[in-house]
Amino acid sequence: MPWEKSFDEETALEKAMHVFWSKGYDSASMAELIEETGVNRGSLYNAFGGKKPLFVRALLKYDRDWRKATFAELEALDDPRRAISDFFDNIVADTVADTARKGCFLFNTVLECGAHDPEVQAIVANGLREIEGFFRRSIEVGQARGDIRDDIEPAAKAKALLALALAIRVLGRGPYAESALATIADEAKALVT
Amino acid sequence: MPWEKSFDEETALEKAMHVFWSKGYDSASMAELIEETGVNRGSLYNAFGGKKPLFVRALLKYDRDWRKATFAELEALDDPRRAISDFFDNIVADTVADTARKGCFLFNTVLECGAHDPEVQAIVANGLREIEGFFRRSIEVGQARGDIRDDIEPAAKAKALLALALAIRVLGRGPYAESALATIADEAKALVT
DNA sequence: GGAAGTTTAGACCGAATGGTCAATATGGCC
DNA sequence: GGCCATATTGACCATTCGGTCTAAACTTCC
Repeated sequence: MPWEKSFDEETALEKAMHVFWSKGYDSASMAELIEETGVNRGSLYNAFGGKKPLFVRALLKYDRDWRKATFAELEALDDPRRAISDFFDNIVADTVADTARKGCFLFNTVLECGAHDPEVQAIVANGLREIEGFFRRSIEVGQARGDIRDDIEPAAKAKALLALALAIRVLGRGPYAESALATIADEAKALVT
Repeated sequence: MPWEKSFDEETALEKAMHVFWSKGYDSASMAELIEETGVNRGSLYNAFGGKKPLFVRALLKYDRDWRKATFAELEALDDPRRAISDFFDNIVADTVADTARKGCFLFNTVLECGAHDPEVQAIVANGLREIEGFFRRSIEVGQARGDIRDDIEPAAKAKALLALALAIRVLGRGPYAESALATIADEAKALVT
């Protein structure tokens, strides 16, 4: 009796994700979301419920996709120091390639929805925790293998690395050029030796 | 023949600054600016010209006030390592004391007005350059006095310190608690030894 | 006291905001 | 083919947005 949707929900969500990603929650208008996804107003509301639920789903999708794409490859290296080093090379490369200066959706959201919305904040907090976890695990494994000095505290250094990664992404949206970002990345790599 | 204003422009600007600071440019509405400053709509437009000029003046005021308040004291210490250390202690203390989670107006603006407005971007770029300059000068003086190791590159470390300061402020708006921020601050201090 | 020149007050404006809804089209099931 | 449940459509809604403008209030100079 029902009727199959005429648009692909996942495709629409991806389009919406890019809009929120580049403009942020507030500045992204429903009109733009509608135009960009190509989905009719009513259908969008019917499928997602409204602006906020759509944003949440877009953020979740970004979080999931990005983490999968980023970490799967790095952990597969099975070389912790190299993984951390590559992570920062990638982040600089991504930032430079990002001519639209969208930055990282997750990091952008930390700032825009600071203490704004608990649900969004929980997603962001979890994402950050995962990134930090990747650094910490990498350091611990590296230490166990003798690749990384034993006198550094994994949890603390992981936080510093996360902080530098965030800064690279944020400053990349602003006035910092590639060389400056690469310098920060080098400093990050130098933290784990 | 003229008539002196019934409100103090500088006081109004300060109130407006706090509104923009906590809400950002887009989310701060003229209605709120009017209510908060206590200045009538027409008078506000007459005195400042509109939302954007008001924002620019508010940002300039923040930049000037904050830099003066922060660096005058630190440079007066005449102890570069201590100055850097105090800088990070202060930034953590400020962030923790900032129950409204406003963060740093300058850093917030990096993200919100990423490549948005050239005029705003120029102000932010200049502010960041000044902070970086403070770090670089401190390191150089510290090295000249033998307080800081000679094998570190002042310009590069200055960028890393700026990055960590930014991250502390940004993460402080989000889910990071005092202890995590203090950890990052400690890592920053450890960069210059 | 009157004229001149500014500030103030707030009603008003068109545009854009997020969201709703009744009418219509579409498909599967009997 | 008829019925039902859902999807689609775009007109429509109240609200809010930044900004304008005219009329009244006011101080100062003559």
